[in-house]
Amino acid sequence: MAKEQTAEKGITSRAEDFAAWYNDVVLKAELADYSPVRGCMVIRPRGYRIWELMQRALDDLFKETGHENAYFPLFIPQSFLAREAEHVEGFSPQLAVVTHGGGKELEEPLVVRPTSETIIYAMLSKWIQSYRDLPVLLNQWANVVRWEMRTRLFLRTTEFLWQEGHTAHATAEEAEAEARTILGVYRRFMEEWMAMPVLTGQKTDAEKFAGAVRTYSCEALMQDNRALQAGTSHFLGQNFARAFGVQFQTAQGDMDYVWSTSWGVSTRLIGGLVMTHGDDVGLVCPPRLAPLQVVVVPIWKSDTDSGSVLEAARRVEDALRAGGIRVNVDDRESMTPGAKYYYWELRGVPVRLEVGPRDVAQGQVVLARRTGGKVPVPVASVLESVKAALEEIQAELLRAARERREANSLRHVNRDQLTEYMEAGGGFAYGGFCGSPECEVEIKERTKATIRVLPDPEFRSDPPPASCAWCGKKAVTEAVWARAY
RNA sequence: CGGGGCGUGGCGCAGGCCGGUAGCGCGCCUGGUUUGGGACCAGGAGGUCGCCGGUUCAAAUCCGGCCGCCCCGACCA
Repeated sequence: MAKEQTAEKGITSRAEDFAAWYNDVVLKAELADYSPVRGCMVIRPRGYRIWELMQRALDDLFKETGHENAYFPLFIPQSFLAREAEHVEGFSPQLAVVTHGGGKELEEPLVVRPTSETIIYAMLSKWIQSYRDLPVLLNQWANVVRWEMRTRLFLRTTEFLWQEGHTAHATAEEAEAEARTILGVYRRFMEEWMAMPVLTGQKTDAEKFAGAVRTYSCEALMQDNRALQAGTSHFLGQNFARAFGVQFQTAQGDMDYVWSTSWGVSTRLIGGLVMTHGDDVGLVCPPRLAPLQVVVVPIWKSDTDSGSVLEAARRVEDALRAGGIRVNVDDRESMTPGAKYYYWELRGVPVRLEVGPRDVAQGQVVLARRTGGKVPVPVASVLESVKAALEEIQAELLRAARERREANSLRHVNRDQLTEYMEAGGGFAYGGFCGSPECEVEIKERTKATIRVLPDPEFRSDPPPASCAWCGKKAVTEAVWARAY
């Protein structure tokens, strides 16, 4: 509680205590707050706006790839979960169960969805008869509940918001392709909108989704060198189809079970955004997801100035807004310009425009970037200047994050290096893996690092590692280890 | 569940050992002067000291019990 603060009005520095820094940023930038219910959070307007912008971008990408939104119920009959053996085993400890309704005990308890595979496949079994009904490409935006032991704002809360895609296909190849397509969509969103670079690859059996044949993942590296699983896409094979009897008649007239996928990203991404770009001043929001992209701060020395300055600020605001920029004039009179700078920097606004009497006289405004640097720009071309600055900031954030990740990656690790690297604070450690669960478990116990992914080809090392980083036997694949959130 | 920390105006904290009826900074409200990197002056509002019980003439303070929150670990998007 009594955490040393960098300044009276400031936040804990990252170097001093990263977890405290994260909480400070989330709370003080007003993204979220703790709720009266343990483990649950309130997403405040500033945080929810980021989520809305994420939703819009992702939803467009899903639609472009042929998906449709639908909505399935929050409550799922308890027996549904039990139908898929691994699935029930994986989720049972995390379920919230409703036993009473309308003042009476229910005949069958209802679980609050931890994910919706079961109820969706129960419905698909009704809707799908023929190969002509396939593929089914669904997505839903929803809340889910998982009773976590330990929670953290955005990163892990009892209830969270996400999207879950569920698709059914006639062939394994098509379902596999779907799972990979979505992984690419996620990666594109994370890099192009969030400016958060990710490694993609496959999860080991120990790390995969309960009920999946294969799980693919996007993994990002946070500033404290811990990995964040940012999005997952699962090839479910026929596991759920068999459990729920989702059969279709093929063109040849045979009966077969559908091949399916599921995939999701959640409000956890907001936590990833904070921990990828934030600094000791506060939030740094990538322009494409910034609730407010530009704040205009008027500066005046006398009443005679204030009229013309405010008028100039309004004209700039109008011009930018007409150009599609999310902008506001901070015309509060009770706060000095300097105080407003700190206020908006904490909240992550990428660009600030300062407008004072001198600027008005010279037909200019001062453009200050959240990432550093101030330059005067002509009012006449302010929209172009702002657009260019926002694009540059967006690109710069991605580049900086990618550089940081590479600077905190180590290739071709052996046993000692892996151990030392994780003890020294870690990052992504690439090395050979023999594929044995024994090595995987032992590494986790000794180093607290888990295999984040078996990386996709473009992330693999050249030359490929020949032997297992741990046991030294022949490597069957390359793996990337990290301590994770 | 184990380990650590903490509950006192909205926020951050002091007071607690040595019981005597609550204070500081920030914020907030009113008025005025201000405004190119966290303004200043004056006045003002705001607290069942986490909860329950005990000791005492008297409890924020001492004793017992309980509750909650945060951080670290076991579980996980």
